[in-house]
Amino acid sequence: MRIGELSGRSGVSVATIKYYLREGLLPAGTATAANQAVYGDAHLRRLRLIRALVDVGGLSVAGAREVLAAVDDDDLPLHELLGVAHKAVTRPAAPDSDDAAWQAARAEVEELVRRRGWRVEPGSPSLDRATDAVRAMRALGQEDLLGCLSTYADAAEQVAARELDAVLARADPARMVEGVVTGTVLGEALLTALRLLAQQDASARRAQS
Amino acid sequence: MRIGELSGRSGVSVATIKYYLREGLLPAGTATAANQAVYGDAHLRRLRLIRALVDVGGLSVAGAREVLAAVDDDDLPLHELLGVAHKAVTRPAAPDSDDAAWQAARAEVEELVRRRGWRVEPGSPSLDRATDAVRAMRALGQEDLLGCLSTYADAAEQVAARELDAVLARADPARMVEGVVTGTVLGEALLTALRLLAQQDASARRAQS
DNA sequence: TCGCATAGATAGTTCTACTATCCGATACTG
DNA sequence: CAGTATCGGATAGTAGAACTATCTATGCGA
Repeated sequence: MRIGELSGRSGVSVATIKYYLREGLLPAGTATAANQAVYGDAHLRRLRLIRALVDVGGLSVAGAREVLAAVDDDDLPLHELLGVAHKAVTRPAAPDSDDAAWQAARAEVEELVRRRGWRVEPGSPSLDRATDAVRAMRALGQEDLLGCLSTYADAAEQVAARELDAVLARADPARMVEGVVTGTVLGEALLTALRLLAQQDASARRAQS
Repeated sequence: MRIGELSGRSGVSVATIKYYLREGLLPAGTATAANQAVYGDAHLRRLRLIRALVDVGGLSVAGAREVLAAVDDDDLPLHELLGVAHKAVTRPAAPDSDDAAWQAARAEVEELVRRRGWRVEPGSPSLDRATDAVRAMRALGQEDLLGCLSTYADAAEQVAARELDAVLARADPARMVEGVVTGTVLGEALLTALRLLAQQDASARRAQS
């Protein structure tokens, strides 16, 4: 198929496909002439994956590129692929991530991790983002919300265990790789949407009674 | 205090404070002369809240403005404030949210909501975003990840119930309002960070054994 | 053969979140 | 009380992200 058909079948404009090609998110088609190339099903699937990561998962184009590069790297262990996916879904650091209040919040997060026995890389960006959130709650005088911390941790543990099981249940290693990425990115979108729905329900119940 | 001190104490540049004033995120100080105004503690707290929403919660400035307007509206019921906060943390719709596959995914989400007995507004954007995620998983051939759906729903339910309880436990209505907003926005940041940490742990355990 | 599609390059657009500059007025400093 | 710094308010400019449009040679299909 040529670029026009790829565009039609994926719903992505030709100009945008060219942009993704330039940016290295989509591999080039196989050239048949100086200004002709054909694309296959793999390109169509890749394009759908890109749109899912960007539109549903909220990844930046740069983040999606890194994830896709990791997916394409056959030598990369699953565990490291997970790290790449995590980095891509994680928002950049808050600007003031270094003062005393932040260090205190960081100690609190590390204590939680230690108590749970979670094996976590000390430099993980997720540790930093959790710290940002704890610090912000304290800075805003909302420390009582930290009473939810263990509920969050329980939920995170259950969800993560279930997700890992689902992905590792797959026979084909290539499908495991896809599963790690889609599970991380789309799973986050799904879980946060469901949390809001459940909040809506809880709020409706409390208001009524 | 004048704008320079407000800037120094909040860590936000004078230019940015002026920008927030223009954008209506921060109320004007009380003028003492044609070109002088003083700001109080409320301004400092508001500024910290803005930075938490934007930097930690990832809200856009426009989203933060809407949330803050809702916070300032004393007549707005808590339940509706929650809706405003939800809208602000929810990313815009995926561009192709309307085809047959999307309708099928939507039915699936509605079935889940029905089975759980969740009381949800039919037009809630969270329903749409959950649908986007389910649709994307199916479109990518990752339907087995939907096996995690009930785990997600369980987790969402537990977390939401705990959050609502924490907020409603407050005596002061004004603090409830703050709690709804910070709980929704910062809670999301915290939960997603913890999920990634738990995934890291689960992955480390599986790899080792 | 003629008109439309294509590859590749380059330039332009839109939006967001700031950042910088300017002006006239006011406040501190010695 | 002169001089300098800071202020509020207005306006304009900037940087980055994610496209989008245009251009120039080709090629391809009827």
